[in-house]
Amino acid sequence: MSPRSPAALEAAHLIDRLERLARLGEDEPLNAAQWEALRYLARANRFSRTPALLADYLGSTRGTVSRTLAALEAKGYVERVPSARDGRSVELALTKLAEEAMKRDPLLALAEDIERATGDGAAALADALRRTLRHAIARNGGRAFEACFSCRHFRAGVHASPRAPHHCALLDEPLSDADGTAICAENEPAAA
Amino acid sequence: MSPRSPAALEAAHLIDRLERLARLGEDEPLNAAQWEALRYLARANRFSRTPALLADYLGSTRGTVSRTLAALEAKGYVERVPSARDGRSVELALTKLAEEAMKRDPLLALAEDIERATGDGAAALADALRRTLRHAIARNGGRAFEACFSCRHFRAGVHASPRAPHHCALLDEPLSDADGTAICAENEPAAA
DNA sequence: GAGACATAATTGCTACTCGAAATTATCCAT
DNA sequence: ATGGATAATTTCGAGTAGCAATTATGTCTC
Repeated sequence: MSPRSPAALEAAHLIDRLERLARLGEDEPLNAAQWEALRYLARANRFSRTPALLADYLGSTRGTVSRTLAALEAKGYVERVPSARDGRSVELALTKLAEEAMKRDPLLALAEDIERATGDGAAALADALRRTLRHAIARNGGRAFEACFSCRHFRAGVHASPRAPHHCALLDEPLSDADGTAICAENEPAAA
Repeated sequence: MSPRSPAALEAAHLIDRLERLARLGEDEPLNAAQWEALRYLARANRFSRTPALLADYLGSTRGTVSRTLAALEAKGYVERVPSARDGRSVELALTKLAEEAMKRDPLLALAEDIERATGDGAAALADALRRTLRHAIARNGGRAFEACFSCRHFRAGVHASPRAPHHCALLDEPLSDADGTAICAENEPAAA
C-alpha cells in the first residue's frame, strides 16, 4: 500500500489530474457517467453492448446503469433493442447523435495533448499504462475489457470470407477486422 | 480534435479507465470530490489551502466546494480556520483522521501498480504525463498547480537557516524543503 | 476616509444522481 | 414442470452539483 518510488506516485496523481481536466472539457448535455457509457458502447463489440456488461465496465450497479441509459435514451443518444437471443436482455446501440458527439469527446483532446507531449513516445506510454491496467485488474479481480484480438480465444484469419476472416473460439462466432479491435467483455488476455 | 496516433488515443482511454478503477477502490465514507479535496490539501503548500484555490484545482464552483468542505468537516476530516491575513478567507487543514485515511488512498494502490508494471520506467511515465499535463493546461488556460521548486519564482538555498533555506520571490516568503515539494496555486513553470 | 467595486465564502433552492432493495420477466437444469 | 439463477427495471431515500443571491471583508480612487 505504499509505493517506494516518488515517480510512480507522481504518475498516479497525474493520471488522476489528467482525467479530471478531460472531464471539464465535456460540453454536451451529458454527465461523466453518461460519457463513459457512450465511450464503452462506441468501443464494445456486438456481444458486449448490454446493460449488465456496461455496469461491470463502469463498476456501478445495474440499477444505476439502467437510469443512465434511460437518460441517454431520452436525450436521443442511445437505443435499447430487445435481444433476439435472450428475451431478458437488451442490446444497446448508439444513435447518429451519439456518433457525432463522440467526435467531440474530450478524450480526443487529451489524446492530442499526449501526441504533442510525447511525439512517437505515445506507444511506449500506452504500453506502460496497459501493463499498469493489467496489474490493477489482477488486483481487484474485474474483467479486462481489452481488445478482442488480444484474447486467448481469438483465432486470426481462419475463415475464407474477407468480411469475417477471424473467429472467436469462446462464442464460436466469425469476426471482422473491426470486431477484432473492439473491446470485449469476455476478453482473457493471451498467456503472458 | 482528431489524434492521428492510435497509441495516443489508447493511452487516453487507459488514463480514463485507470482513474475509474482507482475510484472504485475508495473505501472511506467519502465520495470522489471529497477524496480529491483531501488529496489537494495533503499536497498543497500553506499559501494554497483555501476554498477558492481548491475550487480552481477541482474545476468546480466555490459553492460546491463550500459544501464539499462542510461535509468533510462534519465527518471530521478537515478543519476550517479563519485566516489571520485576510478576514474574508479561510485556511484549511487536514485532521489526524484525514492523515490516516490518506495512507489508504486508492491512488497509492495505483502507484504500486505503476511501480510493478513499469519498474524503473516509472520516471519516464511520469515525465510523459507531466508534459501532457502542461499541454492540457496550456490548452484550457488553468493553473498548473505544480510543485513549488519547479516555479520561476523559486529561489533555492538563499537563506542561512537550515529550516527554511529557500525563498519564494512572488510571495516574498522563506520556504522549507517540504514547502519546495508541495504544490502551489501560484506556480508558473520555469522557462521552457 | 468615504464610497464604489472586487473578492472570499456561504447558503437557498432545484434538479439530478447514486445505490440498495424489491419486482418482473425470462432462461436453464433437473 | 419447477426451482433457482440471471437481465433489466423501478421505487425510494440520501446526498450532490451548480446557479444565484447574500454577507463580510479587502482595496482602490478621489
